[in-house]
Amino acid sequence: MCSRFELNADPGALARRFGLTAPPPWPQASERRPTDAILVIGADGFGLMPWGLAVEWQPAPLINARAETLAAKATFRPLLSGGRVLVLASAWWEWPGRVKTRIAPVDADLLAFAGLSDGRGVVIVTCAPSAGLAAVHDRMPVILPPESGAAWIDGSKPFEAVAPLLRPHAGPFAITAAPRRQPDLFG
DNA sequence: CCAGACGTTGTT
DNA sequence: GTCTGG
DNA sequence: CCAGACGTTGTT
DNA sequence: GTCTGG
Repeated sequence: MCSRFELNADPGALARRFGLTAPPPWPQASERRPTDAILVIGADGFGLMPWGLAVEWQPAPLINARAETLAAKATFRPLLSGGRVLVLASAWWEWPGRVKTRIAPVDADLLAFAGLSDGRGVVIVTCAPSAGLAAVHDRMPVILPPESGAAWIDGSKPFEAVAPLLRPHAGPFAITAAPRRQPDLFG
């Protein structure tokens, strides 16, 4: 996964579901790419934050972090207690066979991805794919079910206590190829 | 991911 | 810049 | 201490 | 080189 996702939802409904104190700031477009502002909820509040964690040793920011190795990576270790956040989404895309393919939950309008933030940027945590998505891609974002979101962002819980949440979400997911743009007038 | 565009004025 | 491996 | 890695996905 | 579309 995950060089692109979508946030297409009603801000008021989102605020109610996540108990926000006010309607959240909203990205300008639903489709989100690395470096775009994305909606993040953490223990200290919510807001827009650039997608990607800046590192000094390469020009492009890191956008993903493997769940399996988080605790072993010096880059992510400092974020494991105080930097756990939710990244709000409604779907994400993969490119099996280079065909843009949308993956969205069948039974929900919103997804909460597990994220890690240093206060300046965010990475999305990835895991192995669920059975239903294995044919699409070999990774997927960690999706936290509604009952797990609060625990993930609770910095008073040690990372070891929430690490078991970082597992593939079974779905079900709707997998749909993006329609090709209509040939315009005159082809 | 890769491929393809990346611009404007004035318009059918 | 900071961490890890040797 | 110094040298080299440091991240992920997808791939040369 | 970087952005956009699929």
